Amino acid sequence: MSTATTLSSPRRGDTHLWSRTLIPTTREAPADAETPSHILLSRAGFIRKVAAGVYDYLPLAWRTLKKVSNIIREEMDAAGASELFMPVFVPMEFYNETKRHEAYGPLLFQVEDRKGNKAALGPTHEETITELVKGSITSYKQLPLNLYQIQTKFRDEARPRAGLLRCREFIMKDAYSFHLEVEGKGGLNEAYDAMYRAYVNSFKRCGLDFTVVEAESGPIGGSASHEFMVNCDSGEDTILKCPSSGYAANVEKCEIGARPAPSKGYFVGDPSGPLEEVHTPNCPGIEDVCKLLKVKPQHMLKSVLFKVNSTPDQLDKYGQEYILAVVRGDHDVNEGKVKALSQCTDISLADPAEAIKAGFAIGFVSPRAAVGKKGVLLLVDRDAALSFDDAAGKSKFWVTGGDKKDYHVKHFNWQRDLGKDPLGANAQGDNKGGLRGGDNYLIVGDVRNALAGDPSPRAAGSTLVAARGIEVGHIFKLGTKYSDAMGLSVLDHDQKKRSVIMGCYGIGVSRTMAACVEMSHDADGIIWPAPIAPYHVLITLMKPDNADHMALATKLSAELASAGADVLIDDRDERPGVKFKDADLIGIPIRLTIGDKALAENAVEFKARKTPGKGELVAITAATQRCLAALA
RNA sequence: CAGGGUGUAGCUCAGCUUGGUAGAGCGUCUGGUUUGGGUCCAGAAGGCCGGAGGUUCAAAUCCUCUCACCCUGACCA
Repeated sequence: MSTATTLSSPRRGDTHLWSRTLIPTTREAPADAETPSHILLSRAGFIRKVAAGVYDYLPLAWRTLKKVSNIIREEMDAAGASELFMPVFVPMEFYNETKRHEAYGPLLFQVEDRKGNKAALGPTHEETITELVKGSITSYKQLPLNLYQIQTKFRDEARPRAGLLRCREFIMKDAYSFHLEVEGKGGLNEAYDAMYRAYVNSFKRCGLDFTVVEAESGPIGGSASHEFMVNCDSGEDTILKCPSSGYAANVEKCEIGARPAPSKGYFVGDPSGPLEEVHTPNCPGIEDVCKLLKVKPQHMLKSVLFKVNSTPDQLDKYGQEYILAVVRGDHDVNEGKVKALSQCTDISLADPAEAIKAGFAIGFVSPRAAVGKKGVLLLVDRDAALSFDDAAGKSKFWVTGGDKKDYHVKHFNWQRDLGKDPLGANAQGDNKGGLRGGDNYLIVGDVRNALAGDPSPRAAGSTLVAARGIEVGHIFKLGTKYSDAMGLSVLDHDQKKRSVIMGCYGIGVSRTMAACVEMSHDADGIIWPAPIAPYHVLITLMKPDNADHMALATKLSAELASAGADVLIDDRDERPGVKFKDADLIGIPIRLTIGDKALAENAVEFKARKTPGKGELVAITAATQRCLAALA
């Protein structure tokens, strides 16, 4: 032992008896559990549902959550951030300036005190921290600053699902940084990059297989944004990657590389036949129409109507305006790209009833619906704006809406049915459209989500591949959105008042635990990576009432604990089968089995959870070292 | 929010159509048996049938209303 003075002693591992803690494993999962993490965390006695999207974290789960949290803490602190702890309780007045209670809408849990004052249960803490910093720093010399907390968050999700993956109450690490400048030393970019590295380190240390992708910054606003996705086929998010350049993006953000323009030009080509109206009752979706008409979705034109959200002034001047986005039937409209192309940042899907009133036969809208309507912008995706199919060498056959209920049309042709020269049609008096009084009524561009097989936007000749992921981290450059709204400013060196520039950085701690299970399990149970396993070693006693066996277990656990390993001793009076099944279920990385068979050879059985098959005999004297080597 | 579905024992479910006061398996407890991959046998405890109202001599079952939960979609720092 070293005699050197240290400020804190090295961590000693925990040793717990299974019979003296709470690990209620079950043979069957609750009926509402469907995803692997939900099923396994429930069956293995980690979580128990209290209400929709609200869970107890039992001792095993809490141990894992603390380990995840501590890894994050170490990396955050190493990256120059300081931990604090803010209340769950957020007075509604805090949203007066940012109006985020409106943006969040029903997602915000609200409470009222006995005096009738309203408050929210914090879904995130930009307002709280901005208030705090506003009242605590008085000079630019106190910047940059990076503060974080690990705490429970509340969001009244419309539909909580998949156990811990989408909860109404969950544990999150949220960090906020404050800067005078974007660039340079002490600037936002520096902190953003440091957080990026801290996140990569944290998730690596947790043993996760993950991808960092470019992301939409979403309603929180701001410029750059990256998401950290655990790679997992059951993930809710679709990501696209370019194998040669390393570019990766969320499908909501992913750009599509350059593609050759059609040889004859957009919209140019003869009709595939006379326009034919077909009765298509009870066909609300593309798939239904395709089935009925026996056509493939890629021969359909899908028209999606967006409403432009205007200020009262604009409404007064231009009336209610719409954007009609047209993509191929097998493609999905990308709202972000619609916003970019139309240069309208505040749009939303049109309300069907309202749209029908405005003359759009929702469900049966074709591009023709935009023609001749004032205040309607037609956006056509490149893949939809064709009349001649270069690949097939013939006219493009299109089916689209009939612009009246229960009707579609076959052999739609852009030039014939929309106007002689759709691109130049805004020159024609009767086709006048466009937004804000302009006359640019039609734009061809990227309007759809990228797909696997699309050209990479970063490497010519490469194509994108798709994968699924679970978002566990998200970093944003916020800019001055909150500081402007709430008046957080400092005087700079030149005594000029400057809005403080902010960044925010989140990690879903409880979701990370669940994502890890999604990523790492087999038919028998969870397989924890050692750094976040609730215990490192499980000592399974075949005969817990044999004093010699228990003494050996105690000796081994003491050795392991003094080396920093956490040990769980299964001392239950259960049959071996039950113990082994439970061991596999809870997924402790190493199992040491103490039983007569091995003891006859002065050995114990060593088995790594991730290695299939039977374990190996290891001499008692070598057992501790064998475990520590396997955990390293 | 729209559409669909489910609430009966700690868990998984049957019973409901055709009303007669509640069942199975797993788990729990007792006793025995067994002892290296969810033993076997015997016994026991455990339910205001989500809640409220109604119909009826009688309601888990039929009717009305409500609440909760789940699924698909919409939505989602």
